[in-house]
Amino acid sequence: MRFAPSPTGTLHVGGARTALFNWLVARNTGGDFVLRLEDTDRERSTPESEAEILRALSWLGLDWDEGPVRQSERGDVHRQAIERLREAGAIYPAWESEEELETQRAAARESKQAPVVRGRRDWSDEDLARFEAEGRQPVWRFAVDPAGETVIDDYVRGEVTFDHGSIEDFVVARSDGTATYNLAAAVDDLDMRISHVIRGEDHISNTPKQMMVIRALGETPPEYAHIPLILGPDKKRLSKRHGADSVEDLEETGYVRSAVINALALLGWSFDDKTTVFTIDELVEKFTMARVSKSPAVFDVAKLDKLNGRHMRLMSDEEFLETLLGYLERRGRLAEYGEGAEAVIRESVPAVKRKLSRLAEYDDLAGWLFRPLVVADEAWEVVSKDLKHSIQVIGGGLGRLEELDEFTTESVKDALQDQLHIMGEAARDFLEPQRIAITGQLISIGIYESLVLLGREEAIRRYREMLGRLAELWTAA
RNA sequence: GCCCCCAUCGUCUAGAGGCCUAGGACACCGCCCUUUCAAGGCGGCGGCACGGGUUCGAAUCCCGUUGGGGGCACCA
Repeated sequence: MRFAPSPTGTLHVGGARTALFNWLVARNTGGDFVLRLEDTDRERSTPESEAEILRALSWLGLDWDEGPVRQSERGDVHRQAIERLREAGAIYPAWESEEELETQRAAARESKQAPVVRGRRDWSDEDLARFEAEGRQPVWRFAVDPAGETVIDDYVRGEVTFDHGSIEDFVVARSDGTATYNLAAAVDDLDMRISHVIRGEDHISNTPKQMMVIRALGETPPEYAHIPLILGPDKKRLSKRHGADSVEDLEETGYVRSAVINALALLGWSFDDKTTVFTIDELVEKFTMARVSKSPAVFDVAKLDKLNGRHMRLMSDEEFLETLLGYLERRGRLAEYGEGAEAVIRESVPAVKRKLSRLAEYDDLAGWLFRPLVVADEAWEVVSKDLKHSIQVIGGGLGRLEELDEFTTESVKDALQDQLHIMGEAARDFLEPQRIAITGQLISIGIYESLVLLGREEAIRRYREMLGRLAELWTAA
């Protein structure tokens, strides 16, 4: 099994899914998962991209048994293969200029034929001498037999037949002698003894070319599986424009690795007609290529959100805390929250775990704990709409909290509930202002938990602060 | 233009001739629970692209149409 991305960008959802399928099959069958960077395009490949891909795979926990192997460092192997192909007469030098190739393709298009290029092989000695004098270097093309055909016995698609008439004499070696992708990929798969190639469907038309190369070398091609592509909401192939589609973005947004893997696995694969939540171990155990679908899938972030919540709730408090702290640390939140935040965060875990769907939301739900009271505009609007009522209700709450000896979730709850009944208030009308008084927000973790987390002293201080502001407005009016 | 692939609710999918008046999940809409928002529970809306065959019987097989995707470089 191998995953062979080209380091020309971020690892996006599609690539990650390909890596995952390879990894799952390897782990499930005891095969080796090989990581190979296809960086023969020196223009577009960057070390940053390479590092990003490695980081993303590590974060996902898709560990490799071999590699990372850089294709660019395997020039010797490729050169040797080209030499062997030349000896076997499978490739030939092509001297056509770019304009000549363009003319050939345009002519084919014109006559409704496949736009294939076949180089001339009958140059005269004078021509060759002239090319040499001009310093022209040929590319080497694979001599495709136009009468033949190549059949891929694909794991997910069944038999796919390619007529050689529509496959051009593809370039195998550039004029500077370096290998092109189709040569390098084929030779590397062979040389690294790759048994199964699982890759995106976008590669399927390269496959016959690579099979031809391998066969011309006298060897047998590996097994192939071409998995359907992942599309964006516009049904177009996923690309940068689609927003949070790189694994790194997902991590930043606060998705958890097991949820991302679960969501990825469900794109083009299913176990049965019911199960949608899988742990990574379950996936390793249950995943089979036989159940991979053939049609492309649109990536739906909403589903990831839901799955993410479920996976977080599946974690033990300890595990969740660790994940949360790691996340807040990386995002720089921990430092922002200041001294002692860790202990408060630890205590907030039970209250927060059941409300969170993305780790980034932690700050919305509980971030106010670590900042002075800032009343959001929407919250102020709610509380100032009926000033008299707000003052009564917040004052009522304050009175009860002040006389509490014990400040626990239960005691706070009992006291406020009791007060609520005494005042004959609807729960919502009574509790909403309490929340605003201490958090300044409309949304937060549970009110009772919030009060306890804040601590009696600070909670009461905030109640008074809020009452003060309201009273000021009251007298002004 | 040429080659390849795909086609079940808005989305991801189950379905390998009768088990399908098509099942699940997400989204959406109600209701319940409830301290707001969530989470959870219950219910609803919603689909076999179309046309021909084959068959006693087709979402399932065949052909065509339409639609969608991918590929067609001295990129990978």
